Amino acid sequence: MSDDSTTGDDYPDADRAVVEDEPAPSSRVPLSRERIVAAALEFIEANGLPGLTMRRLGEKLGVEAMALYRYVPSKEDLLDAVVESLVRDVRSDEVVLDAPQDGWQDFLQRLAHGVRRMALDHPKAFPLVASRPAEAPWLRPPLRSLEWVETFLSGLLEEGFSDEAAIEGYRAYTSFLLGHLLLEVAVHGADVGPLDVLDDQTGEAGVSAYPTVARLRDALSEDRSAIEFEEALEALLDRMTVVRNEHVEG
Amino acid sequence: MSDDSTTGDDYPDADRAVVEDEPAPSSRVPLSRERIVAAALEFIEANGLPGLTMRRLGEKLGVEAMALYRYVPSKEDLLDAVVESLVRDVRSDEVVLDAPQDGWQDFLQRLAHGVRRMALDHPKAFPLVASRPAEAPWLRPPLRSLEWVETFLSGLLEEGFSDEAAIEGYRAYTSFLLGHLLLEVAVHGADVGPLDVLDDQTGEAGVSAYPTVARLRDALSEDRSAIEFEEALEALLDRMTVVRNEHVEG
DNA sequence: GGGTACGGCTTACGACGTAAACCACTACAC
DNA sequence: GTGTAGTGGTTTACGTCGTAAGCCGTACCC
Repeated sequence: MSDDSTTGDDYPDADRAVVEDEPAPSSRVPLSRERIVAAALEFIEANGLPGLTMRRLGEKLGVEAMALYRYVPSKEDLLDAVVESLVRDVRSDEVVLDAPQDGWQDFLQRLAHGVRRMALDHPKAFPLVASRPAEAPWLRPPLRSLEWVETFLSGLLEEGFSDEAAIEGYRAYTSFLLGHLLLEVAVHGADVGPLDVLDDQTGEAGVSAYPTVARLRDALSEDRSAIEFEEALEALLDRMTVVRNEHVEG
Repeated sequence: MSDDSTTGDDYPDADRAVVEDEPAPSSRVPLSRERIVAAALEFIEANGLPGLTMRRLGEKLGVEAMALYRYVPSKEDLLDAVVESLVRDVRSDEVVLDAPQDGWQDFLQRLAHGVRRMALDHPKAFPLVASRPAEAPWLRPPLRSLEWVETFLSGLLEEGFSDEAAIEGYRAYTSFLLGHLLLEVAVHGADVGPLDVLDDQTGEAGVSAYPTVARLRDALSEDRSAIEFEEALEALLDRMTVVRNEHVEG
C-alpha cells in the first residue's frame, strides 16, 4: 500500500544525487555501467523494486533516462546486473570463502551465512535475486555463476558424495536458502502492521479474532530468526551427511 | 527469451474463447468476477505472468478491457483473487482436509502434497502465489487466509506444541514449501535448454566446460523431484517432532 | 411514458520501456 | 586551421500499460 505505480510520486527521494561528493564541478563523475548498477541497487533498497524506473534512475544520476542505454542494453539486463553484483559480493566475501576451509559442512555453513547477510542487507532486492532467471540465480545463465554451481557440486563430489547425493544436496541446500530467506526478508522488510486491518467488510475486530496469530507477531524478532536459521541449517547439513553416507554404503 | 513485453504479440493464443461452449448465442455468458479470475489464471498458465494484461484478458473474454473493472477494482486485486482461488482449491481438496485426520504429521503431510499439486498444476502462477503479499500467501491480508494460519497454529498448539515450537514449526514448514516448490516449479516450468548457450562472448564450449552441471540436468526428472520432496518433508516433520518434545520437557 | 440501474464501450491521461535521430564536444588526421 | 570520427548525452516519438471519466444501449419498475 506504499507504491501504486499509478500516482508515481509517492516514493521518498529520487532527486539530488548527481554530484554531491565531487569537489571539482568540471567532471560530473562520468556515467558507467557499475555506477548505474550500484545506483539501481541503492534505488531498489530505498524505494522498492516496483519504484525503479529508467527515468527515475536517470534522475537519481542527474541524467536523462536514455543516457543509461549507452551502458545497459535494457532494463532486464540491468536487473540481471544488479543480481550479479549481489551474488558476486557474497562470493568475494572473505568470511565466506577465503577463510581456511574445514570440510564441506563448514563451507556450506559459511556460504549460507554469507547469502543470509546479503539477503538481510538488501531485503528489497533479494526477492529479485531469488526469482531472477526463474530459478536459483546461482544456477542459470545469463549469470556467469555456472562455475559457481560447478564449484559447489564438484566440491561435494570430492568430499565423497555420489552423483545423486550431490544433486540432492545441492537442491535441498538451495531450496532451503531460498525459502527461509525469502520468508525472513519478507517478514522484516515489509511493514508488519496490516495484521489488524482485515475487516473492510465484516466489521469484525481483526486482531482479537485471531489471538494465535497475534502472538506470532511478537515472536518474529530478528534474534529468533537467526536462531531458527542456525538450527534449520544444522539440521539440513546433518541430513546431507546421512544421505551422503547412505549412498556411500549402498 | 519468450516474452519481451516490448514486442507484445509473441504469445500463443489469447484470442477466441468468448462463447465457445454456449449453444444459445443470445446471452454471451455474462461476465462475472469468477469468470474473470478463472480466465486470468488460464491466461497466466498459457502465456506467462508478464503476458497478462487487462486488454489481452478482455480480448480473451470477448470484451473491452474496461469492462473488467466493473467486477474487479484493479489488476492488483485481480492477481490477489487469482492467488486466493488457488489457495482455496488446495484448502478444499478432499484429499488434503476431508480425509480422516491422523495427527498433525499426517495433516501437514497431506497439506504439503496438496500445495505441491497446486504448484505443479500451475507452475506459471505459483511464483505469484509465493510472493504475493511479500510473505507467504497463507499468512497475510488481504487474503482471507488468516484463519488458515490460525487453524494451522492452534492445531499445533493442541497437539502439545509450545508457543515457540509452534511458531518455529510454522515458519520452517512454510519456508520449506516455499523454497522447494519454487525451485521445482522453476526447473520444470521454464525451458531447461539454455544451459548450453552461455558463450556469447568467449566462444567457449558451454556445456563441456561444466561437466558436473551437465550431469545435473539429467537428474532433474520429475520422479526424483517427488522423491526428494518426500524425503525432505519427512525430515522436516521429524525435526518438528524433536523440537516439540524438547520444548515439552525443557 | 419516464426513471434508473446495470453492463459494456469509447475516449483520454499519465506513466512506462526504448528506437531513432540529433546535438555537443573531444581527439586526432591532414 | 578544416575535416572526420568517435563519445556521451538529450530530444522526440512510438507503442503499451493501468485506469479515470463519461457515454450509451438494454431491461426493469413506477
